[in-house]
Order: sequence, then C-alpha cells, then structure tokens
Amino acid sequence: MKAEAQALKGHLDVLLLATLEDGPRHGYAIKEALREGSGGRFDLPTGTVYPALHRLERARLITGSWSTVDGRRRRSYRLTAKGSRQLAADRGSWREFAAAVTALLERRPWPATP
Amino acid sequence: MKAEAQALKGHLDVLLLATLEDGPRHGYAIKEALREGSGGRFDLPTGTVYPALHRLERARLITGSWSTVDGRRRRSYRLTAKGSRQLAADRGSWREFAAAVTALLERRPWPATP
DNA sequence: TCCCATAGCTAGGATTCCTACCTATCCAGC
DNA sequence: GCTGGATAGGTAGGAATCCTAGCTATGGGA
Repeated sequence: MKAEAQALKGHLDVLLLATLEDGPRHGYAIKEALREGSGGRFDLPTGTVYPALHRLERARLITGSWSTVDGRRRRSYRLTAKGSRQLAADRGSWREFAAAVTALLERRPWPATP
Repeated sequence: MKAEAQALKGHLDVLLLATLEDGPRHGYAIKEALREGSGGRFDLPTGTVYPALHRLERARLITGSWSTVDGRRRRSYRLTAKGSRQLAADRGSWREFAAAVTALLERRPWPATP
C-alpha cells in the first residue's frame, strides 16, 4: 500500500454528502468538487467515488436519477431528508473527532484551552 | 455495525505514537492515556490496542520490552528514531487532512481564510 | 487520427478496527 | 473465604472501507 493512500479513512461519506448540500450534482462533478474544494488533496479514483455513492443511495441518504447531457449519460444525485440529517450529525461528529485528535497530538489538556 | 463504531478511521497509529512521546508506556497505560486525553471519547477495546502495538513494533516504529511489576507482566514500549520521524510526519499529515476536511465541511474557500 | 477529459461501472485485494473470547494477578467489599 | 472489578496481556474472525486495475463510451482539440 502506498504511504499516502487510504487518505480518507472513513470520512468519505460526510464529504460526499456535503458536496450535495448546495443542490444536485452527478458523480463526476462530485469527484471534481472534492478535488477542487480540497486544493487537490482529495483526488479520488472513480473506484472510490462510485461505489460510495451507491452505498449512500442504498442507505437512502441520497437519491439518483438518470439524464443525458451532450450525449453523455449522467446520474444526478441529491440529498434526501435523511441525508440532510445525517450530514448535520456527521458534521458534529467530525468536529468532536478532530478536536479530540488534535488535543492528543498537540498535547493540550482536555477539554478546552485558552 | 454500530453507528459510532470505527471511530478512529485510520488515525490510530499516530495517536499511539503520540502517547509515547513523553517516554515509555506499557499497553494498558497507552489505552488509558488515550481515553483520558480525549475526554473519554477514545475508549478503545484491547482488541484494537494490542494488535495495533504489535503492528507498530513489526514496523519498527516502537520497541517493546517485558518487565514484571507487582506480579503483573508488562510490555513497555518506547518510540524508535524511525517512530519519532513517523510521528512528526503524521502530525503534519493530520493537520493537512483536518484542514482539508474542515474546509469542505464548512465550505470555506481553499486554501485559507481570514 | 489519436488522445484527453468527461461519464459511468465492477471485481477483488489490502488494511483496519471491532466483537468476542481467553488467561492471570491484585485488592476491596461482603 | 469468596467474588468482582481493575489491571495486564493476548488471539481469531468478521465487517467495513478504500484502492488498484480493469472495462465501456462520447465529444472535442491537437
């Protein structure tokens, strides 16, 4: 395994949901949004993105619909109500998680610092 | 799978290394340090901690030695030079990773904001 | 004409973390 | 004396996730 691989480590779902917060996007556009929104850091292979979208759809967090634009078929996804709630919850979880890891790595006392 | 499980998502190694930065600790003490240092958030099962320590030892990031204290056998671990370097690198990776995820979730423009 | 960007997909492997289980000692409470 | 919890170590196996590697197909620019 490459050293820098496995970069997402379980946080992919919340990122995918977040890209849909402003409105529907198709898979490839989601992938591009993550790449651009992260300064190139999250340049995910399609073998990561598409299965993850299918997983979110099975979980009813997003719904997809087919369309054709310029001769290319697209599957456009949007957040469901459940997905919206999940996104809000996951954002909170991320903040707590990041705070806890940072506290341990920066060796600050828990819970808060000046 | 429980909703809140898989809490560490690939960041366990850097946390384990960080607990050894102040000096040697044995496995159980490492587990306790993570629990206390995270305000109880990272209360890891031993089935997570011990195999991870063995993994780090195999990778020569830490070295362990047996001792007996109060009739209990302990395996005390300390950082190797390689482990120290890895910790420094992983800290940097964490900062970048956390910044990228936060930027996407808080929808701040990349790379920086006031 | 050929290649790149766009757009979608799957199979299988590697890794990681957790659940569930095990042994054993020391000490406090009953 | 006995029991249970905290301390201390461990393993086996499963579930989940992400990546690699491969595939099809269209449109447009060099």
